[in-house]
Amino acid sequence: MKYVDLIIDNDAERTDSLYTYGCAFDDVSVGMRVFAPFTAGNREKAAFVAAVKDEIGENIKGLKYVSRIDGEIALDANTIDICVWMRKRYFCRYIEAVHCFLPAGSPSKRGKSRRPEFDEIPDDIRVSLTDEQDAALKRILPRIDGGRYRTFLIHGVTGSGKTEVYLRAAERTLEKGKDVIVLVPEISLTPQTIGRFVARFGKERVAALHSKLSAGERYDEWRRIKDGAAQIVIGARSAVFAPVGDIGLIVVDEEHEGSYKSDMSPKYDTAEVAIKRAGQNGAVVILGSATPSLVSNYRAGRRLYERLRLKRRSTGTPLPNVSIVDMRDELKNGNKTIFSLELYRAMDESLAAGKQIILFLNRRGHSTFVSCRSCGYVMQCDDCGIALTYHRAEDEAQCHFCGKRREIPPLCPCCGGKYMRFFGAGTEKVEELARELFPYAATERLDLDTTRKKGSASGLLTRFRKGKTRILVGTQLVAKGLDFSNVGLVGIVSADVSLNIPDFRSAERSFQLITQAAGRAGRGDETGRVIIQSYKPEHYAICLAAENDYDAFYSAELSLRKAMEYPPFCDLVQITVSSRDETAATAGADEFAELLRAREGAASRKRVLGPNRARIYKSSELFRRLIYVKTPPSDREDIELFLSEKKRNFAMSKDSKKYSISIDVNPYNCT
DNA sequence: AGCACGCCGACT
DNA sequence: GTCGGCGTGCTC
Repeated sequence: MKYVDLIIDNDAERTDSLYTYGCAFDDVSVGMRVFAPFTAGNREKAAFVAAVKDEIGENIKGLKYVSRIDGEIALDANTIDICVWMRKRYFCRYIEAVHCFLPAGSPSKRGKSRRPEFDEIPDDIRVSLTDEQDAALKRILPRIDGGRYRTFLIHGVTGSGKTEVYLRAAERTLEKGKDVIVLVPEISLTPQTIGRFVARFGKERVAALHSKLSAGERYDEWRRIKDGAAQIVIGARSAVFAPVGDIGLIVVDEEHEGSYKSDMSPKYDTAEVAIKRAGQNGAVVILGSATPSLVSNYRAGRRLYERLRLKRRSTGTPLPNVSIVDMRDELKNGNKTIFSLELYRAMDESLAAGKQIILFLNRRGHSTFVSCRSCGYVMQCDDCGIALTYHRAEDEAQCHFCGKRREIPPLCPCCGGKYMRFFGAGTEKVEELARELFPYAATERLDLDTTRKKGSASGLLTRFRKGKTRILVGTQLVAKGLDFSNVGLVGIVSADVSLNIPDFRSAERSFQLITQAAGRAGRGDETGRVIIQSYKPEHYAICLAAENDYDAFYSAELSLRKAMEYPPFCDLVQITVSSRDETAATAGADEFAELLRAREGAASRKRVLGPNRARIYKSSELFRRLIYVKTPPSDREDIELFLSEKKRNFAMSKDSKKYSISIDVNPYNCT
């Protein structure tokens, strides 16, 4: 007779603990899925074995017995270790972590394979390596050969050929008989990266996991990985949990991207999970970016990662010429449009020279708010309390938080005036103006609104690649990873959008976005041009991005973070208290903050922030209050214990019926 | 989350 | 005298 500790597959906070059962099956092992009677009715529940023991010390009341072992689905001991770690680190339940490792879809009805479509696969161009690429690989390959864990941070300017380094590292890993996971921020926007992997390794060996797959397709891809048919997995953040047998390499491309932080439970950080998995397997992790996150760069500085730099573009083309336009001067000179004279002229010249143009504005829709000119009334979302964005395509106002739509009232609902007008520009307006000024140049728009449909992004990108589209207008989607050689000009219509968000990372994010957008220019053999429009041209994030001076930005931002005790000097733990009942949310948040202040004592003034209303206080009927705790590394273990205990007490208490509490460690959005 | 136990209203 | 309402409490 064996005894097992089980994680019951039950979706409830209150059953989030290990249950000890007797087990008559001697071949039971950690990670297996079993079935066992649970609750008074002894209903069969699926469960996962977290530990196997030969004896149990104390008497366990009403010990029950595992009824059978599942032959189909099983995890392994390493995976269970990660689940236990995730529960502690991200304050999730055991079972939520376990589900990350399991396929979401259902088994195929038609037997082993529905393959997702790949876009056109390019020819495999095996270019010779630059000296910098070669030097980087000389550091990476011995680690792969030796099967010893290490994390590398490749800091390579846009166009420096990071992908070729990934490909060579992957090739070596496969030669060693090990598997590769390649993570990309959003798979539908990185068809070129995927295309290059498929081109080099063949589509039979590559499995693609992403959000646009149907449940069945996802399951089939999962199965192909599990059974060893595919040895390379490419996917968005959840692919870090892919069921590869023997991981040798995990690549995290564009590692600074916010989409690597999950905002749903488990609220995991993809790179952290990757490093955990790699550590278990003696695998190599490569984090790559042209603008490494402050946290990663700091870790590299502390020798936790090994930094590799690629400072030159692999084509040899210099980085683009960048200029900043002070939009306050434009206004003074009587130009009220969203294009400065300099941008207009540059567009004209670019088109005349047969070049293509990318215009970047990180705000979709036509106008950012709808307002009455007589009384100042602004249309707001009834549920979220934020200004509604006008969308000309649908001629309606939309809430960008909850998605609710409203018609534009002909008369002001407040004063009855007839001058409801649209203010502030989004991508729709930029597109409109570009078409008006350059009617002969085909213009298209790439943002969430035009890419929502499956496959519409790839059509758009194909037209741009083939030169049918001359001007591409878009949100941050155009800033990310597009590699088109004929783009002569990138216009950053307003560099201030992301700077004005009240979040400690806004400067970092602005610097990254400007650098990434600028990097789309001049990737062919001619030097490109970038024009940055701003009302705050003296801001360090903007001028250092224009000068392409990452190191100067890094040290300026790092000293601010240090002074304010923000990451990377601490973990920022966000506690959200929410309820449909506003009073309950307030009371619950106050109570939780009080617990934290009592714990921190004198340090609480610096360390505990809030509770404050969330920036979007009311959303989908819920009122949300936020508390932040700045946790230095020395206090990490302690606060984990403290918070998990408080969270458990709360779950067991009656208060959990009145409001809910959720904890996010280092959330990407802190507003 | 389920599911059973438990103590009060309109039905055979 | 009994079916059933969903409040309360537990699950190895």
